[in-house]
Amino acid sequence: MRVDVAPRRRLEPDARREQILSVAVRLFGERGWADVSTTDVARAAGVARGLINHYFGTKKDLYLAVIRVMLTVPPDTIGRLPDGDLTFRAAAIVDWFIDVVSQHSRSWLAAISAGGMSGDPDVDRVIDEAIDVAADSVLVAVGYPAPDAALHAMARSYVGLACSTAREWLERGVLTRPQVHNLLSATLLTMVRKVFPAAG
Amino acid sequence: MRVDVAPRRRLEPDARREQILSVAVRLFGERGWADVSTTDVARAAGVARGLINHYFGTKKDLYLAVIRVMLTVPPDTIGRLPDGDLTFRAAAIVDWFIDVVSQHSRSWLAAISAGGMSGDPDVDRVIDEAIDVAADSVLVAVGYPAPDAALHAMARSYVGLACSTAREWLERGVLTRPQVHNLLSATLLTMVRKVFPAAG
DNA sequence: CACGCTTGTTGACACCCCGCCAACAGACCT
DNA sequence: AGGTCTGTTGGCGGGGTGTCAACAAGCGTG
Repeated sequence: MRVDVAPRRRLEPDARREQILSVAVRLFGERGWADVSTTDVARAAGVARGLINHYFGTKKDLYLAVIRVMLTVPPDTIGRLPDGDLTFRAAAIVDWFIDVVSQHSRSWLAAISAGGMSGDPDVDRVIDEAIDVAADSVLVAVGYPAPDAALHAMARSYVGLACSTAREWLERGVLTRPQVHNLLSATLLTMVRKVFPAAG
Repeated sequence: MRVDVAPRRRLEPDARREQILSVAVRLFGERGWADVSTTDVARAAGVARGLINHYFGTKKDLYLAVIRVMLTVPPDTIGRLPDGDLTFRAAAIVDWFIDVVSQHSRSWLAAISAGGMSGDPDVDRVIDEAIDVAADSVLVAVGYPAPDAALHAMARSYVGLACSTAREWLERGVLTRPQVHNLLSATLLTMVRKVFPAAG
């Protein structure tokens, strides 16, 4: 008895790389680092395992590419920051963050919590960059387009709050979206009014 | 040429278990889950690898014991919560948290970020319990000894903010302790005054 | 159409790590 | 010393990963 095996097909390198990457994104979004083997990715992609190493190098390199995709925010969702007073702008950026996270919550939260591989320098660097992007957005929204190091660090801390709050909402299901919005808005306003001035 | 090998010594099970555990705590505190093999632990403990499985079962079981140790707060540091008005008590609990984290910062931050294995249900459960302990302490300090689920979740979110802020301070070195204290105090007061009432 | 070349693709080899378990040997008792 | 208990060891089997020479699909050329 022979299993049906798809005939060997040649693809353009870009197409093949993209195909493997999309499969890997799906698998790493469902399970964690340790529970996804390169054999799994290869089988799901209908490809020999060695081909993954050929295109991505190490399994960790593949994972880096995956979380880079997961953490990439679709550019059209940024930039729509309205004018208005501070309270209004803070509410807008909080809404933006909640939208981004909740839209592709599964993969986003999986990636931001390093889905089983935080501690690795390269992985942490990719996550740090994503946090920087979010922190910059927050700072721009509240009127600090060119902050110093301390303010930037505080904005990063705030993103940490936003992430942990989103986890309570999306994974544990114990907060509602209005509650999340209220918490993040109030704390953001406090940071801008009470904490930032003492650190500039 | 023969390498010097220590003679085989028999230890009491508790002593041997403790010895292996302390070695594992050190190694997992320095490096992450993937970078520490049971062979490393065995060699550092001067012991056969099989003995680790005998005492702890799986490598993951050993890791669970390790992070349990890392996240255990020395009991004498709790309970000393002074009376006073809300501002005073909030400052006290923030100081307590900063002390706990900064004292054994390396292992604590390594464990709370799951040093390379978040996503695993058992590991996450241990971390969740540690967050619960910290959240309960915060809630008691600010006068909510028996909160409902939403308030508890918000306190957990706040612990997430505290952790991310501590990381900016201890690992990235870009915030000072007074800045950390100011940020955590102000946001905690805001949560108690503005966010908690809307969710009770 | 036949042939050869480029290069995407494969399969197997070597290595490491992990869980398991039967055999070994230190410590203690008689 | 001999015997027993049990802490301890070393090797086996299974699985995952990186590497690399060999294979073959698609295309150009005579």
